[in-house]
Amino acid sequence: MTSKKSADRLSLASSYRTHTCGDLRAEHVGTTVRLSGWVNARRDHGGLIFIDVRDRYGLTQVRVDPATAGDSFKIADGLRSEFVATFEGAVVERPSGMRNAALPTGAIEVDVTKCSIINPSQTPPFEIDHEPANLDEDVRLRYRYLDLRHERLAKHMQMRSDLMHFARTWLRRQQFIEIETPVLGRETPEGARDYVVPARVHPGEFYALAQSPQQYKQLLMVAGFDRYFQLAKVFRDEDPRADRVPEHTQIDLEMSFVEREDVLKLVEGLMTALAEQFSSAALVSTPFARISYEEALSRFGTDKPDIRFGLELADVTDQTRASKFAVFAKAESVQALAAPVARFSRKEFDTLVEFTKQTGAAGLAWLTLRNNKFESPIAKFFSEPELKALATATGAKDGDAILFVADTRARALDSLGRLRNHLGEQLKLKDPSKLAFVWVQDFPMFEWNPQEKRIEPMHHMFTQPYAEHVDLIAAALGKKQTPDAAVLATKANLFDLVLNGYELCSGSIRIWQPKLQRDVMRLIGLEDAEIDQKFGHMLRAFEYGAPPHGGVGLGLDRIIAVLAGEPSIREMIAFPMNSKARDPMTGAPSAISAQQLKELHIQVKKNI
RNA sequence: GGGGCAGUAGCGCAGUGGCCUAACGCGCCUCCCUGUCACGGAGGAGAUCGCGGGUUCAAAUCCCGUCUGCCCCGCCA
Repeated sequence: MTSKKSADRLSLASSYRTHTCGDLRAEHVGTTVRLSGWVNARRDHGGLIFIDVRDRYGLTQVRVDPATAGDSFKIADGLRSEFVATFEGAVVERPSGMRNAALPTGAIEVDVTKCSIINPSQTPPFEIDHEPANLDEDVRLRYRYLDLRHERLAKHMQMRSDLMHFARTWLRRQQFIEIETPVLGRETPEGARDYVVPARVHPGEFYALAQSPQQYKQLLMVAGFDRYFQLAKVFRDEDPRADRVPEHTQIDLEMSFVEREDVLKLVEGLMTALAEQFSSAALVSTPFARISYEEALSRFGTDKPDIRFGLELADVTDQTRASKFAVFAKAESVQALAAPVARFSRKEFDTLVEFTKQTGAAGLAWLTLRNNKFESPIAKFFSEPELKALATATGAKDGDAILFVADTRARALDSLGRLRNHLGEQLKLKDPSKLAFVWVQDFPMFEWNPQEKRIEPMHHMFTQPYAEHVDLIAAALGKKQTPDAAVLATKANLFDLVLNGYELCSGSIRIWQPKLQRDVMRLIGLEDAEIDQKFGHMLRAFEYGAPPHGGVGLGLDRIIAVLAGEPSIREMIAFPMNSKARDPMTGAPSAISAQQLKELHIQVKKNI
């Protein structure tokens, strides 16, 4: 340490290396250096060997010439892919014409005088120097420590680290305090299935892994930490998907003395900063677009719309009500969208029909418009003015096809919304150079669960209903659980942030009034005894001066994936589980010993 | 819980009743090569065709079962 300044950032030099594999430039020519790293590639020319040495920082070509390397030439001859080795020698300028512009270190090479093998390597199960296409994910996960050597994944890990650091710094600058909350908590009666952990010291009792820091962060508001955040691991025991894993990370935050606008502004600030810092794609609009839940459903058929492209839905129930086509005339709702696919073959339309059926709808009808002529298996059911009216309603232009789904309104919208997404993909309408943020708000407070025949909170039961709807809740108390239109009309002060069709963030203004909180719990069917037992701590806390508060949880893995343009969040996680919630590398989950089971007071029964 | 698809050499894949003694690319091994950087050239090794059973003169191929994985629906406040 030669100066105070250098103490801030210690050198990476050690007895193994004077420089990293990304350090050396033309200015180092003439110095003697030592590099250690992995053999990325070895090109043997018989009398001359080139080796690319790799570490996290880059790639440097070393040159092993028997004239300068002496006895070390033999050692270099025995090097193979992924051996860990040390090379010593002089940095020399490469002959003109032999420079590699693609490599930051490409102007120089190291003329090796001495090399040694630190640790040999088995032949890796897949190539490391370039990433093979279509590698089976299970193979990758089994050798994740090798997969992570691939440049793409290594970059993702760096980006993740940078983004987490950036978010922390940004939030701390806005006066947020980072507080950790327990991972081991109590089971939650609402929401996702809990991951359960037996409590050894309390026979027959269990912890649940946190699904969210929700309750703790609200209690932190009561405690007076008016701006809290945490990069929190959360756990949900539901079947995984490409964009869903059993454990993920949230940027969790909560604010006191705020209204919705304050929270939106804060999140917009953070997301804009992250997008500018970590993506080259352009924001479609600042401030972010905002639409209501109802508008999102009716225009896009989903509450997480990708607004980078059109193909908006139109309700044509009125236009088809009187038609001779019984399927349309009888349906509760007919939804349609116009897409530039009139040129599609019968087979291509059949594929769309098949796709639609898989979404749960009865079917898909289509109508092409070419040279001012309508063509379709169903065209005969409509008069010319009726056809024109359909074109007007859907905004269909020449060269478009109008696609119809007739069903219940909810199913027709959902089905056509998925088809819209599918077409957006197929027609390459999803511009990867755009970041289209949109806030979806005015969600219903409750929804009807037809399976369990009960009212459930749409988001969670701590969400504040709009003030003008509070009376609806009080009025519904004590009544039998029915799909009561009035209660279901209650709107919640809830907002989701959607980016390019992915829900990145969900938040709300919370209930801080103990009576209202208890009423909401009662309304969704919880008995007072259960409320006191499971949520007594929240209600009690609210009685000690709870400030008005609200916040959000942002899906960190998803944010990074979208900004990096990766479709699967597993690409952004160092050691993810596979799609069956297993880790093929460690074998988790696994059976435990009889001794462990005994300590935990647990008996495992097979084939229950 | 349900549906679809897949499993053939270390990796990616072809082969859908007999010309299969299982092809091809990458990787691997041996030899040659002093300016390569996806080095090149010559030669070579490597596969109980996921597993079990059945049909057949004959099975990678057909049937039944089973295991594993991927995608989707349900589920995911």
